[in-house]
Amino acid sequence: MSAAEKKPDIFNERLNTLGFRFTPQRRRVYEVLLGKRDHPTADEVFVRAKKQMPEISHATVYNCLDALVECGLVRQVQLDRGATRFCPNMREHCHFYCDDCDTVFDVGLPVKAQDGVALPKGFRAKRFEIAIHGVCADCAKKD
Amino acid sequence: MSAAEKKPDIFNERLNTLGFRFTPQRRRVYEVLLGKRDHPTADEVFVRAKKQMPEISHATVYNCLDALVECGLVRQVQLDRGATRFCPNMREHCHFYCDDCDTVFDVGLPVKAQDGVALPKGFRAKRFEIAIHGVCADCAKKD
DNA sequence: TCAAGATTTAGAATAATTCTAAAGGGTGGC
DNA sequence: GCCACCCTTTAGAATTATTCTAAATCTTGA
Repeated sequence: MSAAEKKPDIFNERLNTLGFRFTPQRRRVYEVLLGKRDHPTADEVFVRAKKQMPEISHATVYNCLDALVECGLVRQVQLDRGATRFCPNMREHCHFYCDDCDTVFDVGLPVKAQDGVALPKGFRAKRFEIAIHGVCADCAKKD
Repeated sequence: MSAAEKKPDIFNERLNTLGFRFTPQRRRVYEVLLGKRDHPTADEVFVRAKKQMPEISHATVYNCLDALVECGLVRQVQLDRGATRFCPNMREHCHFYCDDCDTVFDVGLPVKAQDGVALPKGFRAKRFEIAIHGVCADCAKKD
């Protein structure tokens, strides 16, 4: 085990509290997401993870992503008909998707998301996902 | 042409203004969505459309759904890793997804969605999609 | 040290969506 | 009304995304 893997950190703690095991694959997948915050798809994570861990398999990447989502280290982002994307920014924010260049931007949320919504009686909300579709500044200039 | 198809209505108008042609397939797909507002997937729409139009093909349903989305008669809803769902309710609202029973509910939005969000300079928003994940009243009772 | 259970692996299987090429159909110009 | 053009539909193949399977490996606690 490397020094980084030995000392308990948020990564390790979160996995443990929910009964998940620490594994090098899960750490690698998490590092990939932290390394380039461009909201990659599972397949893009797979390609990046493979560079430093050539034996890692496709199914493992899905498994790891699911585990990270379940223990609250990563968010799943559903933006269009294409593949699901993943995001390690757990602060409250929403996603801006540029329909022109397919880029995803994190956008802050000054107001608490749930304030605008009146749920029917008895409904319990666990999480809010806000997606904004439009054109980013660069693409708007080009038009 | 049936009487219903002859007289111009919102369906016909919307298609025409964007250069789409009126077709019986497109009408049928729209009727399916209006008929049972349970946020079906493309495949579910296909199955329902087939009942009254057995020759309709899978690709046509995708084509029709895309056309209806483009001319603003239908919304696409992305909720989880599964298939895209479709919704003919164009009033401002958001979607509540029950993680237990996989049902989708339309929820009103008293506050304008964009009020809570500060977009970076130059960004132009076209539409907001708000998804709430949680447990519906019925499932909450069962727990 | 061992057993139990979690995790990884490769590859097959399934699901969702898009593509392709040929046929059909409507519309405007003549 | 006829023709050419272009949009649309069709069946089925192809592609993409995700899940499943069974065997091997690893971790942990008794």
